[in-house]
Amino acid sequence: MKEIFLKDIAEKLKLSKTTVSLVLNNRGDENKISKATQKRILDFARDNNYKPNQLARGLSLGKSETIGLIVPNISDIFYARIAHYIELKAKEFGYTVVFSSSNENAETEKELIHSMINRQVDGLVIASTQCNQADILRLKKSKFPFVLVDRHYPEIMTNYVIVDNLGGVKNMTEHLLKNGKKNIALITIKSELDAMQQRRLGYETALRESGIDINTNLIKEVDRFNFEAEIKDAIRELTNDSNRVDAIVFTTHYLAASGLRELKSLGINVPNEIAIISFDELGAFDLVDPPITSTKQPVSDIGNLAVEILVNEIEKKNKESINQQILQTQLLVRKSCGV
Amino acid sequence: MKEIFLKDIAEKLKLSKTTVSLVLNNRGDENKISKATQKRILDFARDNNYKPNQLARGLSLGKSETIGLIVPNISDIFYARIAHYIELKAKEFGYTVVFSSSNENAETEKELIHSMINRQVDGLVIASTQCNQADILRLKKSKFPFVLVDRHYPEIMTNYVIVDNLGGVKNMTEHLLKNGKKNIALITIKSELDAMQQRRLGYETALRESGIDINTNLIKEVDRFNFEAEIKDAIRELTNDSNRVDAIVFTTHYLAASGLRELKSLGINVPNEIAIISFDELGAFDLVDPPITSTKQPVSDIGNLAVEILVNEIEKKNKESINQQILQTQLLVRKSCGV
DNA sequence: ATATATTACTAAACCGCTTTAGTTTTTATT
DNA sequence: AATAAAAACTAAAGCGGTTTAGTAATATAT
Repeated sequence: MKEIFLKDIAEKLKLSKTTVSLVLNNRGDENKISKATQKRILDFARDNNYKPNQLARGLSLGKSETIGLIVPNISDIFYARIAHYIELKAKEFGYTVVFSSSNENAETEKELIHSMINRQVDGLVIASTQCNQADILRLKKSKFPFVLVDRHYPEIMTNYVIVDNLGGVKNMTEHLLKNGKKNIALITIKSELDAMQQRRLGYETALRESGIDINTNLIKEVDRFNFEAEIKDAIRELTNDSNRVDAIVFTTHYLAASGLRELKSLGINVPNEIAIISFDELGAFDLVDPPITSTKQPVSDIGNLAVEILVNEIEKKNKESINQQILQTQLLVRKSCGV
Repeated sequence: MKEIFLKDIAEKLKLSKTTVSLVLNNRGDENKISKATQKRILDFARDNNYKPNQLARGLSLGKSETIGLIVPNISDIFYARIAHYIELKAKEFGYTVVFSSSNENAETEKELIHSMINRQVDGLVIASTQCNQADILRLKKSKFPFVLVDRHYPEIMTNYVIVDNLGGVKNMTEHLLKNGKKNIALITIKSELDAMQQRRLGYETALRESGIDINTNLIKEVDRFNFEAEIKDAIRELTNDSNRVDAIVFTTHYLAASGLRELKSLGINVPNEIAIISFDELGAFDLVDPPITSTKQPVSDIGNLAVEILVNEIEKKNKESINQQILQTQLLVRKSCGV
């Protein structure tokens, strides 16, 4: 059983390619193709397992019913889950998803954007690396449909779906304060990313509103590519006998995991000696010793909304309108901040 | 700056599309295009940021320099990590990866295979759902390049990269025996998947070789879509006072997490009362209380080998040869089996 | 001086599909 | 009977590339 093309169907049935194409695209009625002919075509196509060549179709149509997804790293469970929901939602709308990871590299991200556009994706969902304003701006100017998720550029008016990073971390910090913590540190990623800045701001805001001065010695920014080593140093400094903190806020899950690992190896009891709290979580955070209190992001909402906004834009239901969504996070109180 | 096509370059430079195409595909020299002309074309293309339309190119060439990846679920960290390594390796070879999840649904998998082929992917990497022999067989007959990962069909001669599931679980079970466990249960997924059968066989083999009769009451198979509830029941049965087990082997990470959750809620001490051990792991298994002894799969090797085998097949360096790789796992001894 | 090669290109077909602008045949209208 | 309208199709161009089979102009060999 070899591959069969539109032309083959036309020849076998002694019809034109036009007729066959029309019918197979469900436009037989509006083009007054007789029911009988329609049935012949449909039956023949089904029996011979005809599938149109999507490249040819895309080339001709100028669109591909595909949306591109660019994430920093698909092996990060957070992005993997977003990818999953995006895929499910996209499928509902009849779109296929093509994904790629930028590996936190702006240059790679740029290439991916172009490569995907050249593959005629109809729109893009991008969780951008830090510092790729230029390409996002160019994308916007070109009027290509896209929506940013998780990370956005506040200076550029784009569609986006993000979470309330400031509010989330403020909430976390307040939770610690409520539990009587006085000397709260922050361990975060060194980054220009607005998301990270907002998280830091959330921490600072909570302290300030409680009348606590911000001690920059308690704010540790680690390099995303070398965080394991740098967290060790950070933890050591924060647990100096002279000025030991009683709580640490981690701005992302893998920092919390790494930090806890180090605290344990130093023999420091969590939460009795030091409480910890994490923005975002890993699969088994509830099983960890102690179960880690963490902020849960609405992953499925992020994915669903992103697709809805993008598809709307692609199909130009609402032209020129910009859709920006800031979703709330949820604090899951477990044991790592004391009981 | 609007989009520019091959035709535009040809017109501006007063050359033919042929010449421009040849030069841009690095075939200028072999086609005796003068150096001067080549430079003009290359410069113009660069300055105007020309990028070929990949659909047109793919249609014309009959290939797309793209490989398709089908996994059961991209939000499973195991597949997400495989996807990551596949992407990295594919990039080395100049291929882009298009991924999709079958969500453990054979029908979806079938559609994805066709949809990807219609999008002219040059080859497929598939972590197949259970029970999709028919489509894999058809794929093989069609001589389309593909390689199975993680899951394979022993009855079909295909390329694959899998791990030694039997050996891995046998090893785990022996580890428990060595630690003095007598009454070892197995909690696994109900599935025809060879991978799961092999894991069960690994458990049984270890017991048998130690002269222990297999008690099928100690083997619990849970439904993959309802495992949380079913694991609760399974754990309750296995921890009946009358015949309480002293160890449980879990054949995959999320079963272990779920099982531990239930053991904890029953107030059963792990490992003192019951030891547990897991095939494959979640990000924070070393931080869990107790740290879970688990079998680590060589994820990067799986991804790398799969791509190498596939690209070889696509580029027909070794024609007709079948490449089957069975990789070894590694036991990470932590605390959940006693010290 | 003529035939042959070589150099530096190009016209046009093709990949498989969609779509515009018809055409032909039948039916209805006056 | 002539004309208009409707029904049921189709030829050919086009999407943006690649490639085959050339051509024209110049250089080399005999």
